[in-house]
Amino acid sequence: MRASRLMLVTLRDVPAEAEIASHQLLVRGGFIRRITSGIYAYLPLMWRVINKITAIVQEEMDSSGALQTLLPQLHPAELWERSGRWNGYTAGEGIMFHLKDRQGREIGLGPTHEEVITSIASELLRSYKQLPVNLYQIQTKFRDEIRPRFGLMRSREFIMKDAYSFHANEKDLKITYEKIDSVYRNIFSRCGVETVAVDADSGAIGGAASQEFMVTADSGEDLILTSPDGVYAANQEKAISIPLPAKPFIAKKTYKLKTPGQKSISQLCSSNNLDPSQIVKVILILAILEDGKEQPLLISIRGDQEVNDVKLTNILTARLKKGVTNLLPITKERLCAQGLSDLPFGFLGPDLNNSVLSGAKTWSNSFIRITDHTAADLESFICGANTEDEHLFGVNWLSLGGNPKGLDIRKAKAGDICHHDPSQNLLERRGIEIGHIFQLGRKYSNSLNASFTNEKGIQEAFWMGCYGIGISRLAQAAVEQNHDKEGIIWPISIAPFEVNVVIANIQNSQQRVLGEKIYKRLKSNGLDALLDDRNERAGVKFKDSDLIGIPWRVVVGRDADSGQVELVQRGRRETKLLDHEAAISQLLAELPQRKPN
RNA sequence: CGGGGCGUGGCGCAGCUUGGUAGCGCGGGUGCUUUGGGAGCACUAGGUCGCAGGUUCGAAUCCUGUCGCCCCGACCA
Repeated sequence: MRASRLMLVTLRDVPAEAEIASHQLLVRGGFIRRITSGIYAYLPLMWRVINKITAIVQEEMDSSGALQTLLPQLHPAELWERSGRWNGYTAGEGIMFHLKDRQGREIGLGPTHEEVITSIASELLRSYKQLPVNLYQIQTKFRDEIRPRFGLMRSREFIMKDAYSFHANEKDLKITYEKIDSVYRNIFSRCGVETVAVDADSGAIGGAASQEFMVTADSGEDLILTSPDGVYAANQEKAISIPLPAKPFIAKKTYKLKTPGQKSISQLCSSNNLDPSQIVKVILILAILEDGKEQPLLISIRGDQEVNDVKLTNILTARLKKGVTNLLPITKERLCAQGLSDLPFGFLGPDLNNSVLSGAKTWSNSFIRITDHTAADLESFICGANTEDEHLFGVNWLSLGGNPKGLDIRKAKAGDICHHDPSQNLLERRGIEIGHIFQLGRKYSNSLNASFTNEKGIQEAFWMGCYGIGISRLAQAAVEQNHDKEGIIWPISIAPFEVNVVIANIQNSQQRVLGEKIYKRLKSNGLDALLDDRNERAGVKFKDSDLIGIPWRVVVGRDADSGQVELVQRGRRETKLLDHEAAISQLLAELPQRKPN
């Protein structure tokens, strides 16, 4: 490809819309353009990158025995109603774009494809003899994100590889799950990104085991916790740990103290010389359940800890046997709207009486009380007295009405003690989720009635797995992990071009002739070469080359008359002057060769 | 959804407080010079100041509404 024909438009200024380095560089380098919030055009350079990633993914998936397919993007509501996800995905903060066709039928734009694939599988797969099957596709997904951001990182339209496997039993599912785990490691390492595999919550998709693949980067949206030895790694939503011990609070008896205006843990601590771990804080939350019920929760947790709402949601779902749509803070305004009187927020205790809820218009009249281990394990502590400006000191659970059962609803955090080795403390890192694998089990096959006939002639629901990779997100994550002040440094395997042959001065015929010759030789040997034949000053071409991040550069310049060129490696910023034949041989030796193009 | 900010040539921004008929840098075009790290000079094209109302002799500027975009947050009261 010739740069003069590439529609290469690079920007000198940082576009105002872009916050993080990878987003800025992709826009400046002419890789992407925003069309509207969270929706981007992939320009020709970007499309080359996407295609290279896609090719790697296809090769690896194909060699694992998976079958490529292409599923529709328009999904009938009926299918999603059968799986029970239509309401959750469309109502309220629902993430699915949806519309009505001219007959008034409801249609959703696919955010994920479990429903469609399961319905197809149930029609085509009838016998255990056909199993296992793993189907995958690479195509655009639509999600109406609450807040799209960071370019392709969280966009509303994005390219994803998703795979769904079908099995006759759980053991077979685990085999494929493990296989895909290693396929993913190959894919990410071939794409030149460093990833960490972490235990994850299975979230809205549902199911049992699940693992996320994170590209480590400071700008990542996810917090991951790892042990120093690397044995343990988990998303914060899922991470478990042993909290640091509480500082004992010793008091001969319980007493009430005036604590005027000390509404927060930190105010209470500084005014009374306390440690946050000596306090039980009480948080009131309103859980909105999938059937529309509104259930107030009273959460007790140690003052130095925070509530993990994913863990909380999971516990509630298990206890109530129904999904939780949303968790909202209980505020003065919400109490008021229920016709209830205000509560002494900041001074609440775990024994807050249910009577404060009586007469609520739509809420349930009693709290579900959930106590974290950290609070339940305290022998003697401080908590609110349920009266404005008063706290109780030296209380114990017995005097508050009995020992609660401790549950794990806390966020693990850096510094906590590792379960597998108490001598190690958890570390915090940020990550960008680019892959997620799940053992779905029979959730969808049951709800969608997808079954096969087993060896005994009995109908049985499929065991399913699903496996995703954010292709467009991966492309940007690679930039986030591989760049410097000058621009992008693409990993060679996914770079839009492998080599950029820069003719320093296009007016100089010797340079021009030599540049063309090198370019043709590289191309005929199967290398992916770009020829910068633009009538620009050399500096412009060098800057652009650095910005768009082509890993190798051959500069045909002032030594062209003696047949010498410079060979530059973008990442290392290494330059050496050598004969052009030597440069060509070195490139051919360094780069994997494909068929000539 | 809550809070904050911003919409002015293709891009980045100033002007708005204190109303008087729109400007800077980059980019584009032409010419001359230059030619190895985003060149210099000259000329030039390009904007109903997001949109709709209102106030005023007069609105980018003030008021109202509306649309769009960006950032932070969306359990620790």
